[in-house]
Amino acid sequence: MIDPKTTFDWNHIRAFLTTAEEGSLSAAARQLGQTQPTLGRQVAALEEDLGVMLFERVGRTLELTVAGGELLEHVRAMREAADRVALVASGQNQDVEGRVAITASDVYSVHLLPPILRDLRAKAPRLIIDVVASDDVQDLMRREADIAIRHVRPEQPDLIARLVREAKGYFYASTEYLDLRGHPKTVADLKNHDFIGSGDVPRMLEYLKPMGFPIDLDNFRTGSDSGLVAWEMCKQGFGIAPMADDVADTTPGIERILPDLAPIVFPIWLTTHRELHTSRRIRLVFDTLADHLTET
Amino acid sequence: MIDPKTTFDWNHIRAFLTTAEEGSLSAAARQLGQTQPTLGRQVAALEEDLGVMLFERVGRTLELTVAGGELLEHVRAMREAADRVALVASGQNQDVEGRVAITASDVYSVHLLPPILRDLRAKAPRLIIDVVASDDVQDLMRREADIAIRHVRPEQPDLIARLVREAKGYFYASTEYLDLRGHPKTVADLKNHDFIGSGDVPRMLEYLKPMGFPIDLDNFRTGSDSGLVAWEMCKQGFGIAPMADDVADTTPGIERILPDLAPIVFPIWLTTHRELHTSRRIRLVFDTLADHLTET
DNA sequence: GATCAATCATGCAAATACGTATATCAACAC
DNA sequence: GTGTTGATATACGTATTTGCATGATTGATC
Repeated sequence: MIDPKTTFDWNHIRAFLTTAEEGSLSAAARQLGQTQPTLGRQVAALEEDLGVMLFERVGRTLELTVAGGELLEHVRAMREAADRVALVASGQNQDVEGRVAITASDVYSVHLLPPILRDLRAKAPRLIIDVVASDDVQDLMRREADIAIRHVRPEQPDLIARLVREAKGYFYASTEYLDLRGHPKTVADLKNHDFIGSGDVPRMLEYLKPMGFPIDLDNFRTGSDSGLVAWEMCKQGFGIAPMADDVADTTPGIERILPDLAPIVFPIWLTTHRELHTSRRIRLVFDTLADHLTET
Repeated sequence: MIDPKTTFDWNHIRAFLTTAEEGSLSAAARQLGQTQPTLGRQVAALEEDLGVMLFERVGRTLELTVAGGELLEHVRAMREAADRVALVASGQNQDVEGRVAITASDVYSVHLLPPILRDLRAKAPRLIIDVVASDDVQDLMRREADIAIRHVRPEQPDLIARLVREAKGYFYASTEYLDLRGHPKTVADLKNHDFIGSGDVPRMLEYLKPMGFPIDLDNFRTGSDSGLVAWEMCKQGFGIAPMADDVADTTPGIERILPDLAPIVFPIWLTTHRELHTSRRIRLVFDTLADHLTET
């Protein structure tokens, strides 16, 4: 075999993939931290190498050709393999420096993480911690975070999870609000109160209904997808909101209502990739998080 | 997320892979058509990016670390995806120029292909044809050839195969040899003749035994893994060899022995990848081969 | 041992790829 | 129509990567 086996630049494949997925060279350039001319040249070079038109230049936009579409599936497989390489490489990395991304709900990010991060900074000064304030269970699988603090047990077999604690939630309102609208004495009193929603309100109602709460969607007159914003609204007297007790306890001007009511109990799971758990710096952060969250 | 998501150069992955598989930077450089310093720098850069030692520099040789070994499996998956990309890209390529690799046994490469190649050159002057003289059924799967001429039906579902012809084989010897050792009149006469082996001789004996051939391994006093070399030995009077009739017919100084014996019939299969069959240049070569081989 | 062959590492010049700046174009709003 | 926005393509200086030449080191062989 004489031939210089018709091959291509693997980086150009990545350029093609992100361009196809982002829809434009410019967007792909932003995504990859490169520039539009670079991406343009790389895609053009790939087309040259493969002898296949990948995009149709129509107007100001690029359209994937059918040939490009056929390739896309296999190119994605290549990226998935590359992601796995990055994953197990991170796991093999024994340095206690570099970046670790932790994801937690925004409320926990603000109320629970800071002292832990301070401890971590003392233990490993060269570690850089990213806090991803989000509640998406997929974050770990997409590798947008290395360690997740979640309230559901993750079911993927690739993940390892540790139940660090059972947390308790109660209903709270600001003193200002309660003075104005009255302190509820019984569950039935809640009927005419305002509630503040965040997250999946219908699911929460499903949970509360069997407990005799006389409230429905109409009681949720204010809300936010952000738990932090919802809590702030509660502080400012917009209504009653559920909250973890350890967060509420450190919030001034807030009172627990119906103190005799059984708490809403929910688990705190600490989760990471199985592969990553072999990494020393991931393990350090994981164990530190576990220690602090358990003892609280 | 602030971070420039810790990533790495995909080409460096390929450098690492070939280095690991070839066993040295120099060998990998030869394989990839690059130089040893380049490969060395690329692997070093990858180690830096991943934060993982991949090779142990021990003496004049590199040894894969355990971390490197862990990565290897995923890196291989990446290359397999890349190979698939190359495969379907070739299939999408509609140019009637570029390279097409044909594999056939060395005997067929010499005796059957030349006129076909002449025809192809006339039909598509810009086509470059590589002839891979080999009988390895795996060649197509390893992508060392695009089209294969084989005598067994390929069973992989990824391949498409066309039975172009049933060929006939007989036993031949040079006139010189027959004059010296005598012309056999019956199968029994073969007992004291010399045979020339090539390929899988035991398997051929298995096939001939039920037909009453009184020969065994001891009759094969000369042989070669190359059918072409074996045939040349036959021409030079070393003994009796089986051969396809169309090849033998064009070889001067060669006679068929026991002309009344039933021929050994074997199929000629033309095979290519399913993906490649959509390519115009592959199709052209495939169809031209089929035409010539059928009509012979 | 001394030689030889084959490896990896390093310094420097050349080739290549990249980013900045800019031109061009298409779609949309007013 | 005109202006604006967001896209791709091109020109050119710069930065990076590559290859060549060379040196250093190792392991095998005689």
